[in-house]
Amino acid sequence: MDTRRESPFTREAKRIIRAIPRGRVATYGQVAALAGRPGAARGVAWILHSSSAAAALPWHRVINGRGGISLGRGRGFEEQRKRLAAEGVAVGRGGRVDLRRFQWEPKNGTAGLSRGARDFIGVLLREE
DNA sequence: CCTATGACAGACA
DNA sequence: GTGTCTGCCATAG
Repeated sequence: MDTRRESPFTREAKRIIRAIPRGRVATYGQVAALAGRPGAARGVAWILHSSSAAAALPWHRVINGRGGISLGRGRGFEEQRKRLAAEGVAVGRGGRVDLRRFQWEPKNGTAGLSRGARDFIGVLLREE
C-alpha cells in the first residue's frame, strides 16, 4: 500500500488518529480538520480504507459524522463494533455511538457544541 | 490532464 | 427519522 513517502496530510492524519485515546472516537471530518484539511473527510476515509490494519492505527475509533460505523456488515462492521465495545464505547443498534458522550475532545470544554464547532475549535487549538 | 473510487459531510425535501 | 444531491480531498490508473 503505502507506495512510498506519504503526503503531509496523510502523515498528519495518521498522527491524529494515533492520538485518539481509548474509549473515545473521532469523526472523519474531525480528523481531517485536525490534520489541517477541514473538509477532507473523504481523504481520511481513503487513508483508512487503503491502509488501516497495516499502519497499526486505532482505525476503529474513527466513525462518521452521524455517529455511526461506516463499514458495512460483513465488511468490518462487527469487528469495529466489537473493538469499540471493548473500550467501553456504547454502540447501539445500527452501530450508533453518542458523539456527545464519546467524541474525542483534543482539549475539552467543547461538549455540547455542534460537530462543526468542535472541529473548528480543534483547528484553532492546533494553530496556536 | 482526465476519470473513477471511497470506511465522508452538509444541505435540503 | 429517511432519501437524494452536491461539494470535498487524496490517490490510482
